[in-house]
Amino acid sequence: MSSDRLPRILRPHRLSEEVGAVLDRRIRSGAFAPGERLPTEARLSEEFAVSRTVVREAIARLKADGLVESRQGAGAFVARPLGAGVFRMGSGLAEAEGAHEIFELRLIVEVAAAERAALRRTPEQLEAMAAALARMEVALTRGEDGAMADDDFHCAIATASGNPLIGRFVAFVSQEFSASRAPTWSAEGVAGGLAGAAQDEHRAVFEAIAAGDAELARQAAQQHLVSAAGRLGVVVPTLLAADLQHIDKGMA
Amino acid sequence: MSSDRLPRILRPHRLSEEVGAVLDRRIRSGAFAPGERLPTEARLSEEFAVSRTVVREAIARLKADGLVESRQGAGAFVARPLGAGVFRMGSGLAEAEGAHEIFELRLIVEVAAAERAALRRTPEQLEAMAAALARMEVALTRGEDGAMADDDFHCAIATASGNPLIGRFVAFVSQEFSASRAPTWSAEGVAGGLAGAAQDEHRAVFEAIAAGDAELARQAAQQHLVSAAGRLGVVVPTLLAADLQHIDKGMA
DNA sequence: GCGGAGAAAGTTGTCTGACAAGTAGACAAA
DNA sequence: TTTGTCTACTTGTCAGACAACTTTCTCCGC
Repeated sequence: MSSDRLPRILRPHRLSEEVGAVLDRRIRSGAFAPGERLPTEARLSEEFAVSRTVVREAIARLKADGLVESRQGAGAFVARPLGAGVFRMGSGLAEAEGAHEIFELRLIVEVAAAERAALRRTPEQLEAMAAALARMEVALTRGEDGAMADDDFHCAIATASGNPLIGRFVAFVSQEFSASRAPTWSAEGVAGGLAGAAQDEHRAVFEAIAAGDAELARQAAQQHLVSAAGRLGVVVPTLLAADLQHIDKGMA
Repeated sequence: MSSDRLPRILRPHRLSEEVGAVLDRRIRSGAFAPGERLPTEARLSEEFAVSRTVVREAIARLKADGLVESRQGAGAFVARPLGAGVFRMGSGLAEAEGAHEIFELRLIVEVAAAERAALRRTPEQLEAMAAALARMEVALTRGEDGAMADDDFHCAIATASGNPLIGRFVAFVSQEFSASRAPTWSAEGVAGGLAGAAQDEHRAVFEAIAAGDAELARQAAQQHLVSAAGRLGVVVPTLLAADLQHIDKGMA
């Protein structure tokens, strides 16, 4: 059960979103085959009992997602390579993905990023990491919130991987956890030593990257992310075979 | 103001797309700060000399991308966590990411997927992999196109990772290469032994997963993806430190 | 009968005007 | 100062119209 963010209680009734969600489901479920033509806007507006304006805005979202392509005069068609274009966490439908699944993907990419950062980082990028680390250090001693610096630290590592795509992806994934980082950096988290533990792990990752030791960076990053997940109450399967099968059995 | 005249797109002129692209750029470039209110629809329609309908559709895309949130009666605002919501390859702007960068991300995730699939795959999932492998085998002997079976094989592994998010992400990333898979499975590729080499690598990955050997699966998957990149003329940096720094130097 | 030109119908793209729903700031009253 | 109301403004939705374009069908010449 994913912890919903703040303004999720009130859901402003928006017709175009509802229509868009229905069409999204129909397309992904295969009710409309790839390449097939959608009903006309007039027909859809009739079916949903809304104006064509609403239908058009709904379809505009599907086009933005790469699910639909439209040709003036011909109609709107389900994209041939279905589901192309964008990748979103919530999958659009039910929030099927749990926190531990998002965290595992994050772990995979961030560990790889740390590994590469150890080998490719420029002095400037190392400096950016050090700056974020220092900001967390300050926040820790003053008992302030270092969540943003925490975020920056992770993104700095991803950027230092030398692959801008990895940088963007880490920034994207970590945003899913921007709210979840709070427990570590809350007043209780800092007092209880959670933030201190996280900072120790951060230092280990940083030193490994600074030393250019890819294997050590990999281990330190993995250790940090698994621990971070634990601080959030999320169980992330590690890479160890024995542990993995054990955890899997436990989760199933 | 900023007279960024819309770049002539090859596609049929679509006003809402052009307006959306301009607003997209302005937001990402920071011309509109996160949390800041956008100009009203009436004002934008005046500035771009288009109707409010066009402006609304452009903003609908930005809302779908999570760049903008709108509140009836209040206005449209730049999302506070900027760029949230979706992850797209082309970044929306210029196609900055090169093939080797996309391939590296793909390699990271698919290798991890194979590793996990070796430990978690169910008999049914193993069967799905075997089926895709067999279809490629048939295509190979008959000289037919096995690109789709190739795709299915990779996706089957990702699905067997036990993390649906990984499955979806691999499907997403591999779609970027759906066109690029052609060289391997073209008539020349099959005759020239490219498809045969790929199939040997596929078998190695499959057998490692079937045997439940995570480390072997990891190595086989990495070997396959690096070779596959080579067949497309893409240089993917491997994980070896010496190689990495060498390649980086060569690419820079 | 067959092929091609052209008309006709249908569909998306855009424009215009209007009203409902909701918000924020000003202002008056307690 | 606080509270309630009012007003101007903004987004959401509706309806109708026309332009641009595609597809289909008809009709004509052969």
